[in-house]
Amino acid sequence: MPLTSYPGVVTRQSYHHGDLRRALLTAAADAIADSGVTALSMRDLARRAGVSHAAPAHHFADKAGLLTALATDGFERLTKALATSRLASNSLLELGVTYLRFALANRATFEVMFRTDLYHADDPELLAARRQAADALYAGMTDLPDAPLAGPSTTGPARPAKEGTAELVSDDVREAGLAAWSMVHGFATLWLSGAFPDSAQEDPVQAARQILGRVRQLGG
Amino acid sequence: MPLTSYPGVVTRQSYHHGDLRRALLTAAADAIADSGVTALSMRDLARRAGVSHAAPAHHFADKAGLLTALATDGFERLTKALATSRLASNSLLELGVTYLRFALANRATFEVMFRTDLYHADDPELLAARRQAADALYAGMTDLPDAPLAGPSTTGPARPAKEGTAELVSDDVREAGLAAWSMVHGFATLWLSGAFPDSAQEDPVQAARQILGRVRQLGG
DNA sequence: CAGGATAACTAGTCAGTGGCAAGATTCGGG
DNA sequence: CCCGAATCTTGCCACTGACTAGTTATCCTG
Repeated sequence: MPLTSYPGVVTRQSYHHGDLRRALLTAAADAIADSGVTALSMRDLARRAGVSHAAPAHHFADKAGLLTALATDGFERLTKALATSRLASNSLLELGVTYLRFALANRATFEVMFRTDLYHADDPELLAARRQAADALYAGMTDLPDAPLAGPSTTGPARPAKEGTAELVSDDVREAGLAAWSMVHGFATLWLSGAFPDSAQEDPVQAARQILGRVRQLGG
Repeated sequence: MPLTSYPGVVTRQSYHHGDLRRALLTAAADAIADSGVTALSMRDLARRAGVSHAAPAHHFADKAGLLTALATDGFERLTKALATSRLASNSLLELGVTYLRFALANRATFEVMFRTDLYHADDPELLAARRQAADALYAGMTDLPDAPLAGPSTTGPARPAKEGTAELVSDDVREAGLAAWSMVHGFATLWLSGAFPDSAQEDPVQAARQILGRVRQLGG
């Protein structure tokens, strides 16, 4: 019986796993969520998936490669969430709330996304995904009610798009966006790390809404 | 010749190192700064210090123990820096700048400080140091020019000090502090991780000053 | 000024990990 | 149908963190 079982894992019947790549990614997110990235082990992920310890190497070049894929997937999902939020509310404050919600709901992935020493930071797919997330973030500013350059969202690929992401927005709006991004990102990070004295009691989304409202041009 | 040399390390003459604990901590900070925490190796630190691979165990229980000490030292130095800043400028905005300057100047230590999965988060010394840093942060708010409860800094040990740190300040000032802390922490984190599109060009302190000025009750 | 307790360090060992190589099994396009 | 390619397995190696036992220096007490 070469196919050893693992608690909580359905013993695989066929020689091929079927969707090992996805299984490893979700297993990694789970493992990180309750044990931290430091304790993450490739071999443990393989055991959870019910495959041999060398199987993951065929889907990810190395450990950093797996985390690169995890981070890339995270940026892509964040982009989608931000785009959805922008369509729904047209508010930069709500965009920040969406950002926080994503961080809270995807704790493990979020932590990996912003720890560049964990993955291959020069991976083209990752860079593209991160770029898109930043674009989705800055794109929300052009639609701000009080944004000077507010206009229809031109997110088509025909856009020139030089190196700096958002050259269409004014410096003022850009600065407000930087402020909001920094604030909500810091809040999420500090909250997740338990740095706030009484983080267990309050509602994070509520608190984030309050402090985001203190950013000029976001207040309402 | 049992005492093997190491590039950049003065070969030790006596059997005892003298100040191995400090040497390991500084070596750790250096190693993390240019290779990341993930690549940090106890044995490598021992080699850098010119001692055997088991020597560090006498000063730190385990790897997490060393990082606990590093984080504790970081919180203590941050506390000192914040206190100094408060005496100098009496401005919450400048307090934030000091926070950022500390993060930039102590990149490796700063990263460790807010990654609780890396060290023993329940260590009493660490908790005390972190608490003091939070106190130093919130203490600055009581001295704010426009703070409702501004008064002489009562940092004596005679203070009751329940679990929540700063019960003396009003909710409004407390919220402004939370906003500023989140913002400057997020800015530092994003900057250090290279998340900003053009982080290499601009001056981080200058940018931080601008966005901190957008927090209501902090602006000029 | 002993001399025993103690702190600091060394050497050896072990399980676990990441990564590599070579072989086995299955799938899929000609 | 069959051969190439993708997937997975077994085996191996260097390295790491942690543990144990033994060695050397220091300190402190009588």
